[in-house]
Amino acid sequence: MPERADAARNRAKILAAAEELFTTRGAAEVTMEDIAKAAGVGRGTLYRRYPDRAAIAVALLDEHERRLQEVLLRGDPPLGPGAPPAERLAAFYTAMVELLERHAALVLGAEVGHSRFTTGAYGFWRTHVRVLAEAAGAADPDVLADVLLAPLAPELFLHQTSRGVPPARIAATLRQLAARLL
Amino acid sequence: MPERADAARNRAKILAAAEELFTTRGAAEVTMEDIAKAAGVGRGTLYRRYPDRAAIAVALLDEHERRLQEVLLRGDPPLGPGAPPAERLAAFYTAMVELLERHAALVLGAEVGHSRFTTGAYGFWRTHVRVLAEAAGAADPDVLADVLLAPLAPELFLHQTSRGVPPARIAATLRQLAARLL
DNA sequence: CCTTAAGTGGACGCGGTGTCCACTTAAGTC
DNA sequence: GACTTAAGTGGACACCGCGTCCACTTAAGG
Repeated sequence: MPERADAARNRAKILAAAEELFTTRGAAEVTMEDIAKAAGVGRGTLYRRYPDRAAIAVALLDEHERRLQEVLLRGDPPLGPGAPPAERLAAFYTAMVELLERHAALVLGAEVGHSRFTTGAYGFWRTHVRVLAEAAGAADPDVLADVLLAPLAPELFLHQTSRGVPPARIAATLRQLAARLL
Repeated sequence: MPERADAARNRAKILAAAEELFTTRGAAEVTMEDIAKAAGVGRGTLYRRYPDRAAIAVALLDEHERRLQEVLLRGDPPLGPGAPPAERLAAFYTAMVELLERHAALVLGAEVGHSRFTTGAYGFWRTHVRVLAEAAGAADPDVLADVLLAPLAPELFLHQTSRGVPPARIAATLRQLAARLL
């Protein structure tokens, strides 16, 4: 059964309104009611599809993340398979910083603290990095994967950029880290 | 003007009750009202000193953190000054993992997401690590300091241990990281 | 049309937050 | 040891956001 026409219309309105609010105000300052009102929709309609803010942010991010995941699995080196692990990790860092830069507010909305690690996306990044660490012969790839992903925490990224650090410098530092560790 | 006797008594009761609640239930599941009731004081009394949960957790952590900070500044090598940067960083990682292990619930209560970076403690750790990075001739010590501290995020630590990873393995991985980077 | 089931939206109850202020009590003064 | 006063106390209160629930609306197939 396909989605009903009015439902599809409202979903589009909700996502558009949420993206607007997230990026202008920051995810923490947006309530469910705000989104409903901005979308011209009742609270019940909002909750029908999205149980909380995180779900909306995840939906907004889905497309962008999926694209990167696709490239990691089947794209050209060094992002995709074929290049040595250290170079693949460096390319991954570069891509992730760019993704953070463009969608930091959304990522922050989707991953409130602890919940960060339980999203499907984190699991994907984690597996990818662990495989790279294994290929490079790391001692404890399982733990190292989490450690390598830690500097990409959205809270940290926002803190650094708000202190005036340009994303390019962050990416450069991470690339050096990749070169030294794998 | 010194603190009044009844005020001091209540402060002790509040801190004791809060520590008990934080460690048994986890910081997220504790409300201000819970703490007030457990301490046998009114809400107003609680808010007089501590505007929110974070302030209480910070007060509880203060002593432990201060002790480590003291050792970093004036203790024996390798934790204190004198040893090469890589070894000092490795020792710092070991000490921090131990601190997390003992007080993870408190740290989590004190540093809810973004607020982590605005506490005085984070600033101290950051300065310490930046100095080590500088001494080791790192390209961008300012950014590297944040990157090196990222794996110590309490949310990550709790996620790893709840997945069954023993703290010793985390510490070991971090020590290797220190050896390779500085 | 008519039916029906998905979709809608706002009223509602709940729980936590932070404030406010009338009362209490510690501690200095004579 | 009564008196004063200012810090300290605690609970009532208003507010806000969350999530649910259900009577109503509307799309879409027969």
